[in-house]
Amino acid sequence: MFDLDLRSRKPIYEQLVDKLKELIVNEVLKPDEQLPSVRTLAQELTINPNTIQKAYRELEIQGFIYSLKGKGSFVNPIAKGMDKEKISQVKQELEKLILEALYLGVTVEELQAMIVETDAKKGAD
Amino acid sequence: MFDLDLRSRKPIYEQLVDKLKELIVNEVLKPDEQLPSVRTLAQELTINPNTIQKAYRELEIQGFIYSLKGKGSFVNPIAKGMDKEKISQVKQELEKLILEALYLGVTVEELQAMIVETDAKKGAD
DNA sequence: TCAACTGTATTAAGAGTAATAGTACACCTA
DNA sequence: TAGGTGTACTATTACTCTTAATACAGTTGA
Repeated sequence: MFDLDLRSRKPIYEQLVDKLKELIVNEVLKPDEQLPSVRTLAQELTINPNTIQKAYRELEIQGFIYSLKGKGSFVNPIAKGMDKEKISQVKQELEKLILEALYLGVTVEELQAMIVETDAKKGAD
Repeated sequence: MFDLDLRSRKPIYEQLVDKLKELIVNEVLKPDEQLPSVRTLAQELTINPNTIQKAYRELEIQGFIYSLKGKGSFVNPIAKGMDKEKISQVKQELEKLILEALYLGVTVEELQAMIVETDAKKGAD
């Protein structure tokens, strides 16, 4: 479900944060839905509970989830509209990458075609 | 000239490698042109010569430059066509990012507009 | 010839961070 | 009350980047 890359330069907890954000924003995880517990998820992914907790804490700070001691962690219902900063961040990265591609000789048409194709692929979920 | 980000997750030497590749592929650095010496560039950028050397070694391994003991490091003339793997790598990253943007609700039209704008910006060098 | 420049190699130390391990505490619920 | 939850803390391991300090080998030009 999470396909983490343990060898990535991006830390595991950060990969988790991003994945969970995506699931929340796209409402795969519904508002107020309970997330797997720190220990459960750690066992499933065979990583340390502390790493999960670090991700959950980050998500709570950013307002995507809320945690109740003794109960669990849940999707913040307000999180749906929370992706604006993420969008601008992605756009920024995207612009850098587009620029790089253009410098490498990739044409505008080719890039635009990529978008259409990717969009089609997205629908095929 | 190199605008390095010392606080980036990407190591300095790797940033250097990428920058230099770009300069070489786009022939800002001409074939057989001599690169600044390890020590000179280190002084200019106020970083350690070893860091420069690491970048140069990597570039040599990848075939973008060649180094002659006692003489210097030079742009490999064959490096022009060397960017194919880089292109496919960039395309792959691009696709991931596009997909992410689409999931975040960015429209196809918006993305295509970005490309055109970025292309215009590129011309304004 | 030789000083001063090149690249190259090596070792050591410092620093930062991710991840794990282990433990402990507070809270909730059946 | 037992067993689940989140939370907090310390210590340790591991890895990597970066710097530092040398040292050596080759080239070049005065």
